[in-house]
Amino acid sequence: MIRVLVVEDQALVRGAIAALLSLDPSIEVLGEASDGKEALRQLQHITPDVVLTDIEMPHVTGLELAQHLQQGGHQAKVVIMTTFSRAGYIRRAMSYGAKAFVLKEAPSEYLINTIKKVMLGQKIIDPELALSALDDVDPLTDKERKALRYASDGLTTAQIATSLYLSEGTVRNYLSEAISKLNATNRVDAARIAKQKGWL
Amino acid sequence: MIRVLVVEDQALVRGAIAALLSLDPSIEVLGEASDGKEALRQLQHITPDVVLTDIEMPHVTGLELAQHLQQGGHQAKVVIMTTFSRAGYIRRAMSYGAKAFVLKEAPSEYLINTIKKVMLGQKIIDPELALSALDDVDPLTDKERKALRYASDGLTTAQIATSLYLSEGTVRNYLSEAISKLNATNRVDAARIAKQKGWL
DNA sequence: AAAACCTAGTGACAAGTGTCATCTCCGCGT
DNA sequence: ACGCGGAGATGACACTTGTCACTAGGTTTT
Repeated sequence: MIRVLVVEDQALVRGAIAALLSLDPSIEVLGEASDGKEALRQLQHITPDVVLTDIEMPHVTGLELAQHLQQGGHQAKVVIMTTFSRAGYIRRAMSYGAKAFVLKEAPSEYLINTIKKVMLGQKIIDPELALSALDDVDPLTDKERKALRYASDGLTTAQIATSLYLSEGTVRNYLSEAISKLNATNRVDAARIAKQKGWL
Repeated sequence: MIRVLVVEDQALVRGAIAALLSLDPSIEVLGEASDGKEALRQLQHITPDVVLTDIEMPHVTGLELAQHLQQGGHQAKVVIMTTFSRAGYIRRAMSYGAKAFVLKEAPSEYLINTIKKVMLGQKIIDPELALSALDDVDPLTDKERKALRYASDGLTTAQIATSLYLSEGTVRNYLSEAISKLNATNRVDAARIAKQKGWL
């Protein structure tokens, strides 16, 4: 019996995935959590074989959850679920010891198969992803990323400077660098590109 | 037996929801479609009691699907599923004859209950939503909306002007109007606000 | 037919943004 | 001690964006 913890913020989707998994006789859903923080809390009391988690969640993301489990030497195998447009996360996910990366665009049987194969010790990456992950390394520095994130919310240079405790000129330099690295035409374009690659 | 067609672009989520629904003995999943276009094709051959659809999908969205069904005099009851952040769509959904509006943030039992109540002739709107939908009417004109959409992709004023066959000055006037109507500080901020309200 | 509107455009100005060369510190290695 | 490189800042300049008042040609209203 494979014991699974399902971590996903949208309750409807979470419940549906739990239902899907429990249709398989060899899988048992041990629990559900609405974000990484809640998952960590539950993991103090239960010991699932597999932690199946989404990436984009409030408070603690799926990547941070994977990182915590790796650092804590937890034995549960982590399977990451996400959308194709956020495929850029795959590299970080793998470095945090995730065992599999499944697209939400993939058919549902694929998820079940993946969980079973992971239990056999295999690492599974959706083939569509394996390709796109090989090129494309995140070129942004931490400061550039932060500035870009604020810019994509519509903050002005001055507001970003205040938020980051930097001078206005420095922020403009960072954004200029980011725009040039991403081959964008302006900050908005740059933010769009970075978001799409999963670098924001 | 309530016969349901599930429409949702992410295959994993679609399969999971189908699994969830089929766990209930009074519900039968007649088919699955990956977008509105595919759903319309299937509806030529099958006659479900309920069409359960997501909103944001490629090609034909859930709202457009609802509109088509209403215009074609189709008897299937439409239940819309979406995330809280896109709650602004509720008004348009209702005007297209949708019978219910369910949040993906709601617990999964809620979806089942809603489908059953809709079959009894009730209209169901998630209470959290009913409130937020009452105020807030979309103040944007069609041109303003289009210009803002391009702006949020990082296009420059000149590029937007070319795309819309307008002069640069006119585009700037439209964007300026939109910014002021939405109490935003710039085009990016305006786009963010409009997106959050479901007006983009 | 005059008045009221709507869509589009213009011109001018202020403010914000993008680029680049250059400067100052400060920590680091040898 | 010396040079090197990174982080942050500065100033200058061109270009883009936001605002506003005003114009010109069409439709509707009345």
